[in-house]
Amino acid sequence: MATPLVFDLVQLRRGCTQCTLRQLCLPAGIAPADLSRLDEIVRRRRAVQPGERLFRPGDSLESVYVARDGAFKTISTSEDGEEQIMGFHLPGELMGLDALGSGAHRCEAVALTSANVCEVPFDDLTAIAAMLPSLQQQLLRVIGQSADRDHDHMEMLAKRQANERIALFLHGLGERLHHIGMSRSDIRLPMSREDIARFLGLALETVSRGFGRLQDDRVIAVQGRHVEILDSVELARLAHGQESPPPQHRMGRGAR
Amino acid sequence: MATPLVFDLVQLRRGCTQCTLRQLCLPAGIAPADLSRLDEIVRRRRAVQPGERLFRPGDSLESVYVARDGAFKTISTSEDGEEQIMGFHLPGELMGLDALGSGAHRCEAVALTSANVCEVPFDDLTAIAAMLPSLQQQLLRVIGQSADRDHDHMEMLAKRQANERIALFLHGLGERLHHIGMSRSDIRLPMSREDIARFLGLALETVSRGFGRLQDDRVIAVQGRHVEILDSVELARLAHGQESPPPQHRMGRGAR
DNA sequence: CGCCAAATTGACCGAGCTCAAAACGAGTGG
DNA sequence: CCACTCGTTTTGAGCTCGGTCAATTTGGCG
Repeated sequence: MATPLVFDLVQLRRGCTQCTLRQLCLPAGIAPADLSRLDEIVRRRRAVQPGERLFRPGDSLESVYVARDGAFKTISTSEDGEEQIMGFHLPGELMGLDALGSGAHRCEAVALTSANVCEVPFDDLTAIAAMLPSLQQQLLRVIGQSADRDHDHMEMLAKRQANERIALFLHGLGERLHHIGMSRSDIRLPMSREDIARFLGLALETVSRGFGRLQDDRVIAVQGRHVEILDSVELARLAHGQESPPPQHRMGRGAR
Repeated sequence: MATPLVFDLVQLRRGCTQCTLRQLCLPAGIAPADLSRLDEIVRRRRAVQPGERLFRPGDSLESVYVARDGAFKTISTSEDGEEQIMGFHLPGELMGLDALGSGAHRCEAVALTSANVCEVPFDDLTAIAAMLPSLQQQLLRVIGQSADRDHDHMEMLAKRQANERIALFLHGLGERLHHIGMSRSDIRLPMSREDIARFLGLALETVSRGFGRLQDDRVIAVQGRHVEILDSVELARLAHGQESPPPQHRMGRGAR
């Protein structure tokens, strides 16, 4: 099932110029001539194991990271020991920006799967950004997109219904996966139910029940961490607050 | 009670160099010589009325804003009409960064009180930031601090207890006010109970009851929008999850 | 096959939402 | 100074969603 290792190595050696994610990542909108400048400072792409950490709370800001493949979670541990999941990170989405404010990381970034990451020393990045207006602009845009995701997350947490949150999560994840060239409806979840629960601010049992309910309503098909979105339209409706109609008529809805 | 208008005008005409907030705002850490560059692009400080908007959802990113005095709220209206309050903004805290990701604002910024704001054209700001490393650094820091506040907000929303959220809100607000030179314990709330509720993801009645409970426990004294923090230590404890001890012994606690 | 972590399912209960009414406070006009 | 209005805040009573605790079931792996 996995691509042969040789291919990976070839891919990893190639710089941003060849990267399939370059349109989504820092290089987006940067002229090929300038791109080599960025390429020079991107550190050796390295492989990380599931559970491995890119940084921990308190670590000073050295680099920002982007996954080429795989998935990560960022966790913030409050003083009373509660672990809140701040975000899940798919390939092309920057990690490590949580240290911008204070210079030290507030979160830890943990690999959910095996993955390959690019590491960009932050000082070098800002130095080059000052010289390349297009890179400076793109850096701000990427930071802004990260804030937009936090934004969405906050709206989700403030929105009341548990079922809405779950639908929103699945729908959003599907869209993000589609955005990086994967199937939007056939999803292999990289995270546990507990991770999802702590991301959504719910109990893990509630997440499990929510999945079950969506399955009963023929909106999704769940089997462990494999989720198939059967009725994307209905899922989107549920995600945006419209409650599903009373049960007696529901059977025919998804089918025809 | 209000400072004479003449004084305000003098203050407003003076640039960042003279501003009492300069240590907290964009100018922080910038050499006086360079500061004039920033000063040149900061548009005429203008007075805004309560309820006035600095920008609306969909407006393209023209400027970022900082209040010199007064207070603002930023609201995100979801497609189903729910209005979520994303943040409250005190003097020295940048507004308008929500448009960084897409180039268009997602929120609207509404004045809660009469206020004076500085407006900084964003293109000019980035252009100068590219030339002044210290400004670029400070810009990123300010953006990061804004993300940190969102961060705190998310943790608050995911944290379960309503009383915790309310205590955290009051404690945090006190600290932020203290930070800009105001009293940390004698607070005139610029926002309504409903605003607070929509910020905390609660019903407004729950906020009111929470205030009442804190007052019964002699932690705060409430009279409408005037809140006095009587026991800052206890408030901080409540904010960080420790439940208050059983009622029979509580009377003596705050007093001695 | 057995073991252990992850996930599901069930039963119960309480925090907080909803609906409704009353109290309060700031203006406004007589 | 009082009467009246309108918006905000407080208070009350009931109900529901989702958290908690506990028991199974499932799935991955040695």
